[in-house]
Amino acid sequence: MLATAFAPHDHSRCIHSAINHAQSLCTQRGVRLTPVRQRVLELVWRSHQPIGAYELLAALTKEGFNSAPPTVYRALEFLCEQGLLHRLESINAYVGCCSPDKPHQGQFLLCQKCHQAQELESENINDALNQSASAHGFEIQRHNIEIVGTCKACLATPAAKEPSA
Amino acid sequence: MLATAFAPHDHSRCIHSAINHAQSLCTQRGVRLTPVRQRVLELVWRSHQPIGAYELLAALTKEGFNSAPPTVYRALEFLCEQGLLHRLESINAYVGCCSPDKPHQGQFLLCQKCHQAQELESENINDALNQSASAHGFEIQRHNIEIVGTCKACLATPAAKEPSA
DNA sequence: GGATGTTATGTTATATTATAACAATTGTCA
DNA sequence: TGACAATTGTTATAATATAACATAACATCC
Repeated sequence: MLATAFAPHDHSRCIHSAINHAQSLCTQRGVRLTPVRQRVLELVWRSHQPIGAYELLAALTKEGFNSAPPTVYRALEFLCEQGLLHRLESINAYVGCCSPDKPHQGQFLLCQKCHQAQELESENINDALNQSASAHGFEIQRHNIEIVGTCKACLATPAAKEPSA
Repeated sequence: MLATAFAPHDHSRCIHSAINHAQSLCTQRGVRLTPVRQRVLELVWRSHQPIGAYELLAALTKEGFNSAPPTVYRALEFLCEQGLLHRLESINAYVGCCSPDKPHQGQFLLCQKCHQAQELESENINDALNQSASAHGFEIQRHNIEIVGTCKACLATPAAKEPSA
């Protein structure tokens, strides 16, 4: 996955790649990507804008899926456990993971203008975190990095801009 | 403020220092540290464990302050705006800021055992974030870094441990 | 001091986000 | 096919947060 969230791109490829990836990973791991789980994954991948649980719930309802909050939260929990999604803590929303096969922690750029999220996988950030933690004798289990600001595309177009995908 | 959250220390000094600091900053800035605001600040500073809005609300009620959710949320909003508190997004809780006079963003070590939070001010982390952001043409406005794991003191004592302050 | 605008707080109601608890169904596999 | 495990359905409610409007406190100008 390239760093494309903030740039125009053929988003259908993101979706297909994510679903294919998820299917093969789940098969490998012997876990079930059930219809509701797959549909939630597809809905999250509809765009690079993180989406909330209740927005997903509304979409599922519209499609005739049974839908009550636990349905969605269970699917989200499963998908996060499998590393297929990340949860953005500061906005209570979920976004597709760009490289679900390598275990890693969330690092995100969040554009407050187009509301899209770009995942980072920066070794420099990891190194800096590890260094700070070990200086305090602290053992890291996971981390959540959310960087809020304005993306390149939105900086270039001062007027209101629609998300590119 | 030293990196003392995870180590035994005279916590009353943390509290006094925080309140004194807050009073002088508010005076300097021409904003009002009203009784409810100051009391919320003191309550947050009772320990290095981040505290939630409804727990603060219960404490205020017990003390005879008028208390409804907006009371607490307004005080928290004011204190965060003034840089006197930080909000920990992943746990919906608040913790006192260690250096409210220098504007900065939150970087935290969160111990999942003693539930205390240690604020970091790592130039390395800042540099790594800035570097990643600028590589994407992204302009940072704020960030939230939450590193979850086990602190030195809890690593040293495998049995359940009470917070040191 | 009193009129006036501004800031802060009180109060009620409700929106938003998330989970508990238990029942029913589906999948797995001996 | 029976028995167990995993998943989903369903109802209710917990936990977190804000909207909206009323009242009170403070500031300041005349």
